[in-house]
Amino acid sequence: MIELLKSFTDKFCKLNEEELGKLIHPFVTASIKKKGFILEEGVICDKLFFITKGIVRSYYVKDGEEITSNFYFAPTFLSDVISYKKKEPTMLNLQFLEDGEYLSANFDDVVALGESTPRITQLFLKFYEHLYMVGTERQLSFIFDNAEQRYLKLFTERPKVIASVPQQFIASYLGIKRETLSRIRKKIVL
Amino acid sequence: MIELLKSFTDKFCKLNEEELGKLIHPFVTASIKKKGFILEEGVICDKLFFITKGIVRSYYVKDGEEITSNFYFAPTFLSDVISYKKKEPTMLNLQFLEDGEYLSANFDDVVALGESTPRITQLFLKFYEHLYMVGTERQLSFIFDNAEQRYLKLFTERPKVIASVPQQFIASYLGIKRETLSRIRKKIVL
DNA sequence: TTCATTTTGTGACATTTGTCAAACTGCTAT
DNA sequence: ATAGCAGTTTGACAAATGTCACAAAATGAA
Repeated sequence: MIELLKSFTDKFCKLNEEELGKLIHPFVTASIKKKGFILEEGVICDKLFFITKGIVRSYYVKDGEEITSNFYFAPTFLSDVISYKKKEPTMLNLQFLEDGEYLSANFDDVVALGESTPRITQLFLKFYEHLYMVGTERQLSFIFDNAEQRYLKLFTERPKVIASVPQQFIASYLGIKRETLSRIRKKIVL
Repeated sequence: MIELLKSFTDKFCKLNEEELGKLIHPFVTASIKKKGFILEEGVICDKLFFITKGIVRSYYVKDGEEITSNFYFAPTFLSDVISYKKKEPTMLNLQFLEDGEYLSANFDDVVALGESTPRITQLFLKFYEHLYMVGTERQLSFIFDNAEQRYLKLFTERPKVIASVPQQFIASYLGIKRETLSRIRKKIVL
């Protein structure tokens, strides 16, 4: 478990054994079935999750329609930062696409570790930087690229998504209808 | 000048006088004419700017076409975090829309201040959080909303943009052509 | 397996947005 | 004032994507 955490955090900030121990301390483990939720619309998100096994889909519901905002593959941190920071009910749903396992902690408790362990604040800084960069690149893709180009980009940059996620979810992640994605796929293989 | 910096940083993290003094130390002032650039495509961005007067438009060029990614009103920090972090040439252009003034510092120097002044790291953490949240909300707007709804949202949430930026730039910020924006506006006033 | 359910694909047509060319508007510098 | 220019609007048509209805294929539970 702690190796998994280390393999993830090392990408942002190298923590020594003591720091890792402190970081993992507030977390408790849980396992969850396919289609299970770790966060549902309407509650205020005060948790930080660390996905240790499985794939999570995040989605919003607009006019009865599910709009996938992202896919998260273990190992990774996961939360609704907007709901957590604003203390407002989330509009986000976090659902496992397959049986999985995760750690869960009170977000405040983890942030508070930064007081005595500056490298944990550093870690969060780097992690937010990363979120910001990835988010910016996705934004640009919506402006620069058409649906087909966005699909091809996903194909080359995140092949695991194409391989392991139902097309209907990929379509809404790309901002198009499933029929349109189906036609794009048909066009590409020709 | 330091009051302007304080008014901005206070939104993220309250710094005392000493901390503010340290923060401002690496910066030098500059003034700039309308249409002047503080960053141009192709260079590696190693600067952090603090806009003290004026409006900056950020844009990319794709197939000879300018695609506006955002507008920045004084007072605010501004940089290309992606180019800075990756040490790769930026694709971004930062251009003043009117005569303005700004501070400029070596980004590394400012980050280094965090070593001895943890609240400056805190400030950056909060600032990235903010960037992430704003970015996420814009992403969602591209998925949830059509062009007209995005325009109306901009109208209510950032009226200063509507009031002070040429429509052609607003159009590309919304991800549509100027003609389309013109038609949306016509439709709305009816 | 078999059957029911979920997921994906297809056709016909509607809507939204883009493209191009031209006209219009209003500012700004002489 | 006015000539020139940057910015905006309009019309006609094209291309991309959405909508709806249904068929085909894949998946999963008994």
